[in-house]
Amino acid sequence: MKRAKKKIFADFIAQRGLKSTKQRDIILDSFLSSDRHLSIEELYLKLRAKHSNIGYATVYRTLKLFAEAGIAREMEFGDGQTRYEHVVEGEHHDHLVCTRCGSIEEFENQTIEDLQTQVAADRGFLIERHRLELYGVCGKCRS
Amino acid sequence: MKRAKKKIFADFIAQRGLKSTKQRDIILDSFLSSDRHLSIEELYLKLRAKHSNIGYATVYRTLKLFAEAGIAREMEFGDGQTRYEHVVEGEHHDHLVCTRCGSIEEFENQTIEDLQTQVAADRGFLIERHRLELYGVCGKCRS
DNA sequence: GTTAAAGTGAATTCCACTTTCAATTGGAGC
DNA sequence: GCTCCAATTGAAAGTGGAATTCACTTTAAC
Ligand SMILES: [Mn+2]
Ligand SMILES: [Mn+2]
Ligand SMILES: [Zn+2]
Ligand SMILES: [Zn+2]
Repeated sequence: MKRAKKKIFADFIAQRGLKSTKQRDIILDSFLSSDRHLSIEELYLKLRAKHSNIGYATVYRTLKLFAEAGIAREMEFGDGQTRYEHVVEGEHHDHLVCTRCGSIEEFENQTIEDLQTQVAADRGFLIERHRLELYGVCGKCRS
Repeated sequence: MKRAKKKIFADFIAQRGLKSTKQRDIILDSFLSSDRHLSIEELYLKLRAKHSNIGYATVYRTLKLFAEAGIAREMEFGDGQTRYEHVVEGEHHDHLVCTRCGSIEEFENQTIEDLQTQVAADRGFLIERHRLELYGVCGKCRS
């Protein structure tokens, strides 16, 4: 899986005439072995621990590249920080965000997805993407 | 309805020991007779046309007050601008956002709402609020 | 090895608010 | 009215995350 993502990014780099650099390798490796829903700043700080020579701008630009390559997706959960999550080929999910501890859970519900399409279709609206986030208190924080 | 909102705000102002000012009156009037989902900048520019003496900071602060008073709600649809929509007592709706013309339609679907509660409950998660936005092409832009 | 193009990162700029502060104003109490 | 003072205003400065600049470095194709 990490291998597959690396292959996708390598192909993307090649196909776009971009270059393979050690910074990109390091950032990709770190991203792939990190928690989901990481902010630029978080990944940057995580990298700084081992590689003091990687700049914020490079992390920023590289994450954008990951998104363009289709291995990452930009997200924003209302805290003013852009987050990047891992993309799993052909998989979609929405989020449950805990307003107490900040944890983010994922869920899938095909019935909801279908109803969205239905609602849109009734108005002649064609959905390209959507965003469904449930904010509240997670099980852990409730007990 | 405009009258009712004005009453709510007047009461809010009184109850909080704030003052009634002509700027607030003008801004409220303009907000109530404006399109839904207006950004601070948009309302500010609209006001400038007739009242060159109203500052951006005042519009900004007054909209925050409207939100606190419960007659407006803050929204953000991914364009980096905070928008304020009119609140209708006891009513909830979600949004269809056109990525071509920027228009914003509203919809309600109780089945989706119920399913959200269901999904959350299954994980011991208690929903406080949610956000459902469908992005795509509106009927007008498709034809 | 040469070289042109791409990449890097510290520093700077952008931008959408958000706060500060000196001057002004609303309105309660006389 | 008139006074007094807390609330309000708005120009300007500040904030923070994102985006860009620019003077080098690296890469990778000859
Ligand atoms: Mn996710
Ligand atoms: Mn709305
Ligand atoms: Zn929690
Ligand atoms: Zn449209």
